[in-house]
Amino acid sequence: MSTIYIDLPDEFSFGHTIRSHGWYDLKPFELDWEQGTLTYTFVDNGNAVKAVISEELRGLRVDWEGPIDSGRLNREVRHVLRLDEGFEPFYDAVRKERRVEWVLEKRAGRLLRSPTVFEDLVKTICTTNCSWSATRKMVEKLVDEIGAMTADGARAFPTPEAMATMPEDFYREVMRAGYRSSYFVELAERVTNGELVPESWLTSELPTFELKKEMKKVKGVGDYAAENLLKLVGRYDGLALDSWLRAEFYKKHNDGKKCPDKKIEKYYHRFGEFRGLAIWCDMTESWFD
DNA sequence: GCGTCCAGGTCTACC
DNA sequence: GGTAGACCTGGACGC
Repeated sequence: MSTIYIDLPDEFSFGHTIRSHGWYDLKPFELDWEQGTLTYTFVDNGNAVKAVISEELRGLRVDWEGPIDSGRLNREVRHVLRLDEGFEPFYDAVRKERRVEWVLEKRAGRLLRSPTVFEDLVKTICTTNCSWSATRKMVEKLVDEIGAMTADGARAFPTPEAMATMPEDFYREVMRAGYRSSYFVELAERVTNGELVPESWLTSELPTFELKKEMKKVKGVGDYAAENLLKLVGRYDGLALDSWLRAEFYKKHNDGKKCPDKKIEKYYHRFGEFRGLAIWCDMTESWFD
């Protein structure tokens, strides 16, 4: 067993970050609600390594068994929990608008993400046009069938190369991805041959609307999926409205009645470049009661 | 048990 | 640029 400790920024809440959205519920993430720990199976040079992340007084503790460079593990944990992203500008906007102020007290706002944009991209496509239980099953099958395995049987998320070796039938018959199956075949091929580099979205200098257009060139990625991905790469100006978010807004701010998306957009408009994060925090406040 | 609806939408064809 | 219809799955619901 190996262990590293990672210093934490002042305005960080481990509990709120790991439960910030549904990713903790999708393999290879695993949340232990009682222990308050997050488990994830990383992959390095084809080796799967399961790590347990917990919070202690001296910082974030990461325990793992298996061959992975500790520097790499450190970087990936920092990325997953967004430890190097500054949230003061968001908190300033919250103070100014006097809405969603609970995030200040809780130090919330960080959205959990995967070590790679590729993984977030595949998972986001799995969230479209289906129930959450279907999303869970699709991701679970994908990971369990073709993800690299640790000595004790835990699975990592498959690499683009692993996904590119699988025929469309696998995605349709085993993963049960339905019409998304051909999208995954095409996506894995484009990434492995270098035509598409999702990781470059993290550091892209394109304006957000241009980057969104790039994301939408991926089959299966529409407005909702692109705006969700934009949030995960650190751009929060899209609301990523889906049926759940709309329903929550109607309940909380519109007496349970439906309203046009424009009304929702107007409500969060004053948060500027952080409006997507503002609506997400506003709608998930009750998760942390 | 069966049919219908719909869920954390998107694509394509057509206008 | 906007819209209609098709697309897969699986759980909830009514009968």
